[in-house]
Amino acid sequence: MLSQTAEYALRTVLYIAGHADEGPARAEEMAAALRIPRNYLSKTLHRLAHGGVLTSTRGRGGGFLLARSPADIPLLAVVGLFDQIEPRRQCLLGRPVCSDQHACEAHVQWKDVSERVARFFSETSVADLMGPGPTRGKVPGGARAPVPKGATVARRR
Amino acid sequence: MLSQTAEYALRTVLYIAGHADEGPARAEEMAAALRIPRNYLSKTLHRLAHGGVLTSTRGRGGGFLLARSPADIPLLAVVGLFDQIEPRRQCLLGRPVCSDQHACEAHVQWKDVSERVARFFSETSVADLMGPGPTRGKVPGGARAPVPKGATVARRR
DNA sequence: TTAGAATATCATATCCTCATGATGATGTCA
DNA sequence: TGACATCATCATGAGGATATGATATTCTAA
Repeated sequence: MLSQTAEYALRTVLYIAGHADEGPARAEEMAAALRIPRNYLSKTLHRLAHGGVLTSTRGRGGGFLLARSPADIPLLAVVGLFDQIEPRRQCLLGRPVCSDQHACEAHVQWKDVSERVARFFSETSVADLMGPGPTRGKVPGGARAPVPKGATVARRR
Repeated sequence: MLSQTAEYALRTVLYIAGHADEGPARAEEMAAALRIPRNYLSKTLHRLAHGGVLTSTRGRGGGFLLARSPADIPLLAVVGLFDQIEPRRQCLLGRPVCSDQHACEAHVQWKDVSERVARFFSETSVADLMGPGPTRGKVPGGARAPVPKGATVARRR
């Protein structure tokens, strides 16, 4: 259902969300904790930062933080950076025309199913997936380590 | 949603079903009609024959036929030979344990969605996808070209 | 028995995903 | 200023999905 990379990304975002009260999460630390190859994760993290999901900070005390509160990050924002979730083809068969025209009952049902999948990813937020950890649900921004200065927010080149 | 190969397989099966009254469908003919690479399709067809979806006949007058009536072939029988449809992971994150234990509402929803997808593929048949073609729905076995003798039904090696 | 029709299979080639190792760039802190 | 921590990036490669071309095999029909 999800590519390896997208799953990595989701697990990583969950990790960062769950450890937000400890300040920025380091790539090294997450790679070890989540059993994800170090350098591969690095690239995935970078893509998440570019995509506006994370902010990154270099140097001592640096690492990755969520760019928004977990409740404001739909799963699609994470997964969509790696996999194509939106149903590009309404028709199961990739036929260009077909679809709902000749009233094919099966197509209607397929449309329903595929829309449900898409809706799940766009309506479920990161907060919805967070287990009973130290920080749960929204992060009120109170008792957290301060964000270092040069934080990168969806930098553009 | 579906791999290229699985989509080819589905379109091919649909083609064979729609042309059942013309006798066995030849690989060459289908490759041209469906714009699928000839030899690649050949392998896909072979896999479908091994999987019990098609029967193949060599030599003059040979080609491919459905092994059963279209209504008796769920889409899963076709697609499942190429893609993994059944939700191997109940947990979206690939966590081994997690899942429904700590009552995570999102997981319940995900389970619902993924089961719907699986159900669609197992409950929808090839006949359900057939358009208004020459042969529609079940093939009553009446006015058809006779099946040549040495037809291969899910040959095993 | 032989020619031809058609599938079956083999040997490659290309591209993408996933992965690894090494190095560069940039920030903090003493 | 210099040491160090940390992210950013490059070069490379294994493996699978997709694809192509050539050849082998098997069957029918005359």
